[in-house]
Amino acid sequence: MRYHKIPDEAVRRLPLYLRGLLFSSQDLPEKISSRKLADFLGVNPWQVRKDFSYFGEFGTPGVGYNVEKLIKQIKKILKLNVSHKAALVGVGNLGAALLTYPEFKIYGFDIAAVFDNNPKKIGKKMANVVVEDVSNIGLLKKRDVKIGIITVPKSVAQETADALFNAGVRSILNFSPCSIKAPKKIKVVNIDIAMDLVRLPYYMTS
Amino acid sequence: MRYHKIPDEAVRRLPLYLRGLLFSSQDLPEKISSRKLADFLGVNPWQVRKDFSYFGEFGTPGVGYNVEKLIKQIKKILKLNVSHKAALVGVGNLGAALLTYPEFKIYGFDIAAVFDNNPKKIGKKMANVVVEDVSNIGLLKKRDVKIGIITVPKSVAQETADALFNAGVRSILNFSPCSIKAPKKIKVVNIDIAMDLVRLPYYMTS
DNA sequence: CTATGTGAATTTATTCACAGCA
DNA sequence: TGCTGTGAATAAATTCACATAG
Repeated sequence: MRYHKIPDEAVRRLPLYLRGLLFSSQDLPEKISSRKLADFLGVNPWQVRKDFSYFGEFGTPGVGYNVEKLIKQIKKILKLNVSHKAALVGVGNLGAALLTYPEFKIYGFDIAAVFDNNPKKIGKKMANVVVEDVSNIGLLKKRDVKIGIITVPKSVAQETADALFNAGVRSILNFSPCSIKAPKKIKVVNIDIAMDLVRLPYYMTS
Repeated sequence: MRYHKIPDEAVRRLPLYLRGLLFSSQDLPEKISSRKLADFLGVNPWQVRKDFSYFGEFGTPGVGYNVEKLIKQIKKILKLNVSHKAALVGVGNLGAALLTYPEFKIYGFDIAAVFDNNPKKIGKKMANVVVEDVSNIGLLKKRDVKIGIITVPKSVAQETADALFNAGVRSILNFSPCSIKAPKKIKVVNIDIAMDLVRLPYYMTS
């Protein structure tokens, strides 16, 4: 492997390769070729090989990739070899759904803190976590939570994000339909479900 | 405007511009410059101008863009000048949350049909829609539903998609953590929340 | 003979820089 | 002067093609 700036797009695809490997490993043999993996995921074999090559040489020419080893290597690259605590703010319908979202723990994520501003919800136990008042977000500092999940209305999204940054949170998954301003060292990933739905009609030939 | 193949990325950003315009129109004047709009959205002014230029000439040199007119034009490009019916399959936690997701109707989307395979849910009314048996998906043919939202477990995601295609659905928003195989004329947008969460640790410098 | 890893070629997207209109 | 629209320049990502290893 030579030096290469790693394309963002390759980083975005890496989790998909991991997902494919985890979900296919029961019916697949010990080894897998880039072609088979690519077919399974609906991408091109050379894309798979190129993406892996940014991070190292994981395969054996003439043979393919050792599935178990490849899973370990991708997990290590993505820093999923350790578990991560996340805090979720805003237990509306979407927030509550995410609390029980089963895929998170597969990858080692644990929603260890939940906040809301609704007195009726504060103190209640949801998915085995007691809902705390948003004014206590600052207390996260002592609790080793570096990931924040924002599912609050957009009117309070920025202040929620700011409170999380101040509490030492270093990356954000934002479901509020607005752009969050954050310090450069903070990684923000925005998911706006409506934005994805909205572009479907464009592609439908009438 | 000369002929240009429109970049997919520009189409992906168009809804974001629309969102920004809709949410800012109350405090912004009649006209807006590409710089102000770009600042508000956290992108570059020349990106905004270039993206618009793929679709036409919407602005006035020296002045800027007429906000109201721009909103109308983007809506027309995205085919949001008419409303769209969608069918949602799988009323688990996530599916139920989406049923009441308020952003959908802002853009003219209406979840007009809901399906599940759980007898306890079939016949129940949720968010003003009666849950139907998945075996009735075929009946969508007569009901002018062209958009499908899949929130079923991955084990039945592909068969759900196939049923939707057969019922005349032409685009899919897929929340199941797997890749859906679809005819080329069908547009599939995949959202896997876990995939977005999973890449946060990569960007966190330890 | 098979399948990887990777430079090189190609395609796609972003950014620049400025002509031209209000 | 201010701001758009857009070719041209640059950057980034994808695809190809093949040398090389098992």
